[in-house]
Amino acid sequence: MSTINEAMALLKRGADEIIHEQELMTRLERGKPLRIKAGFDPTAPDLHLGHTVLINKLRHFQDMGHHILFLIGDFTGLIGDPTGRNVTRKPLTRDDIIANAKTYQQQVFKILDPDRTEICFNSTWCEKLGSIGMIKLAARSTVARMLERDDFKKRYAGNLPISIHEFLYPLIQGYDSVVMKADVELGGTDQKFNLLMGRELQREEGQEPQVILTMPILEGLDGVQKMSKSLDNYIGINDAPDQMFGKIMSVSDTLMWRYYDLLSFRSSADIDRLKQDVNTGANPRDIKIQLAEELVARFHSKQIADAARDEFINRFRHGQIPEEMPEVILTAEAGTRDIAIASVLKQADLTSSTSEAIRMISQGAVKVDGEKISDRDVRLNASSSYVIQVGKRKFAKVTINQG
RNA sequence: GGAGGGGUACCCAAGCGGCCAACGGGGGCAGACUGUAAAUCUGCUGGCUAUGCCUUCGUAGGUUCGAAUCCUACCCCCUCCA
Repeated sequence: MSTINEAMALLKRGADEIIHEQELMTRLERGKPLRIKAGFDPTAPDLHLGHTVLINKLRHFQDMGHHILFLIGDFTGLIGDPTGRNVTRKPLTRDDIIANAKTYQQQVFKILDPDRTEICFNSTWCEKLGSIGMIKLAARSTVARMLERDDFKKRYAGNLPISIHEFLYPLIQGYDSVVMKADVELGGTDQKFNLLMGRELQREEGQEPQVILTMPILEGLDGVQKMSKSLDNYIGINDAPDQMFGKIMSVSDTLMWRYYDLLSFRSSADIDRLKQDVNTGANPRDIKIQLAEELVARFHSKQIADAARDEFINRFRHGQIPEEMPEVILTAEAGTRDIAIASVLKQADLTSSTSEAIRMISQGAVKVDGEKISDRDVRLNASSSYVIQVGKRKFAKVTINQG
């Protein structure tokens, strides 16, 4: 009994909502492995920490011996989850989907155990539905019911378009649960409506409705908007160690606690202790370093994480230039022996255009071999190498050959 | 099907014949201060072989010495009525 309570405590950690806790408890008590479903879009195989909030929760279930069903929504991908952005998507080819699925696995298995994870594609059963099956499915719900969904409600109220096919998304997601005989489905809080649809359809099919567990949406680096690739406020799980470390260090102190709660594997008691430390005078920066170490170690390794930390401290606290940086070899134009600084910056990809390079120079953001450049007419001589820095973060080692 | 409103830079949004590479805000970038935190202050935010030149205000034409601004056609979005 106490083990059930312990299990519940772990499963509840960080969760936004469980519908219903009692049902989950009942199923856990049966002692049989549960079928845990979570669906993912096939179009964005670049996972970031936002996705891992959910995957970590899957991991909790997996660690307790439950069966993980990792669903790739290749069929629903044709619809695109209704978000209002509503860009018509190019249909993915079979090859695209297979490639994306591979990328998914390579990333997801940094957290989940591949031997105990079943990967499914909903096209397997959805394509068999055909138009008749689709109409029957559509008959299971009503427009009024659909308009209860927050996103639809808002768009309807705001006179924004809602395409008919978007109504199919929740229905198909629910149908997936029927076919998969899911005991529990996980999703972000924004998925609640879709998850509930699974319960309804299962009930109609005479199945015991799945328990749903929603996880909060992780905020991105800006601390306001949700973490997403398109907003470029994400920490990718394939990010290079130094980059990952740095991004974590750049989050605000407030956001750090949010990340601790949702991303760290430390116990709640541990985290409370850290908060206490800060309240009694510890520098939040040092607590943040611990978080960065933990996460970099998870996606790379302990040694790499330690190296990333040392590198970070050297570079930003002691102002040293990084040990490794991109090396670029340029060649002066035929017959010339130097290149204008602005041109070098652009060619070394330190700025996106020479105009931007000139702006950076006039703002005092450019250093060559540690020396600030303030004159845009400076030229760098050939047959020599330079360490060039733009802003705090961008470095390159540039070698110029004679033309 | 009918009537009306609108498409301007990453987003919102002014401008409605020359002073417009285009006000203002957001976002972003850079500098100062720091802990690559927050807050604050300052500057920048189309490109280039760069005190000049080229391209950009839904698309394609036209009028004009000169167009984001006027005209024509087309495309797209929204609202109301049916």
